[in-house]
Amino acid sequence: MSLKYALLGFLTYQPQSGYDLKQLMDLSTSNFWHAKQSQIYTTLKKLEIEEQVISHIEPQENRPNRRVYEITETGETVLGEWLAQPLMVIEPRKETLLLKLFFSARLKPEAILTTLRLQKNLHQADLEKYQTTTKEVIRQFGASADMAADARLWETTRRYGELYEEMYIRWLDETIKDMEGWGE
Amino acid sequence: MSLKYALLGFLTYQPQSGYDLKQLMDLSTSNFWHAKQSQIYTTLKKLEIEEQVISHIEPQENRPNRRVYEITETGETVLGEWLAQPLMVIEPRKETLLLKLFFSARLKPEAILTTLRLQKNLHQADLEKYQTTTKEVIRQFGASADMAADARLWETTRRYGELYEEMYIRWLDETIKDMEGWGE
DNA sequence: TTGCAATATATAATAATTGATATATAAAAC
DNA sequence: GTTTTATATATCAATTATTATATATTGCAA
Repeated sequence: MSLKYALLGFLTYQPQSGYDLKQLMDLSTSNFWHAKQSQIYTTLKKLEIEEQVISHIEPQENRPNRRVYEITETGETVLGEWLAQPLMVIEPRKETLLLKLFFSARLKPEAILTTLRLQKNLHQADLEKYQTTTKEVIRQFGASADMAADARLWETTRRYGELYEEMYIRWLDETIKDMEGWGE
Repeated sequence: MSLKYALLGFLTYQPQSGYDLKQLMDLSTSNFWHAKQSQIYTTLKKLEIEEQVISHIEPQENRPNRRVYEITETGETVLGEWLAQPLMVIEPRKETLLLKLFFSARLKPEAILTTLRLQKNLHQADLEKYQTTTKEVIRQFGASADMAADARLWETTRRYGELYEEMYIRWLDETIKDMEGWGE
């Protein structure tokens, strides 16, 4: 849906292959946008048909050749229009954990608590990643002058990840505490 | 993906049509799980082929006939297995707003601020809904003894919505305040 | 010296989801 | 009184996304 804009966005920095784009997404936007390798490849193909990117083959030895994409002027326009258009809706979320919880009345509280405690560990690890690794990566990018404006925006998205994980852990703590009293 | 379990879950309460299920989802799980009418109908058909639900036609006057689905024993088993299985991963999120923000370095801060302020209004309305309407609906369901256990779990998912919106508004406030200083 | 994980590229098949469309009535708004 | 909105049902085409598979090399460990 918005993956095409993400790809166009990344290609404004420099021409890249599908493989490169996958690595870059995992490193930078995975907090709020992700895609599988296969989806990236098929979306790039579609973008080329729409003339928003063009590709050329870069021969490699001992590896499959790289198909490197770069953004066209049409692509820049399309991306610019998307960016300029204000977002007027809230994205609906999907949270499998909450769905499971919603229908878990038949389960023993202990079974639910096991999942919640496990989830807390996962979210704590994620929180730490945003506070250390991610923060440092953005700091380094922002050090070069031509990336400073971007890095400032990237930091706001990192901060979102941090606040989100803090919120999630708080909710888990509340729910665990609450549920521990349900046996009585 | 998990929609089939949501449908099975709702059908444990009582037999229902695709239309009923859509209404019920919008009212209860839309905070963390949603689906379009068309997806609900096609998923129900698939569930019937897999013999996890069975349907019969209820004739109506002046309206298309209702196709009412009920859960089978197979369906109950499948649902039970899914519920019992602890969730070991964190769901990747997708947030178009953050994606746009990430690539917005070329935009004027004022353009970004317009979107952020607009989003704040939307999230505030959502927050209020969780604190009033949703809370009241769950309270009423929980009043009947046989729904008390369910209502307790539903309340935890409502609370998630509340904390989520509070977090989102906080992040928006922080980001807006930060960005208002960028012009200088 | 075999076996497995990681690097690097990509396609095909399948599943999930959305968007557009269709029918028909009742009620409310203009 | 005519248009629009809401109720009530559902199908089909199109898009988006995931899973499985394919090729080929490098490097490390058993």
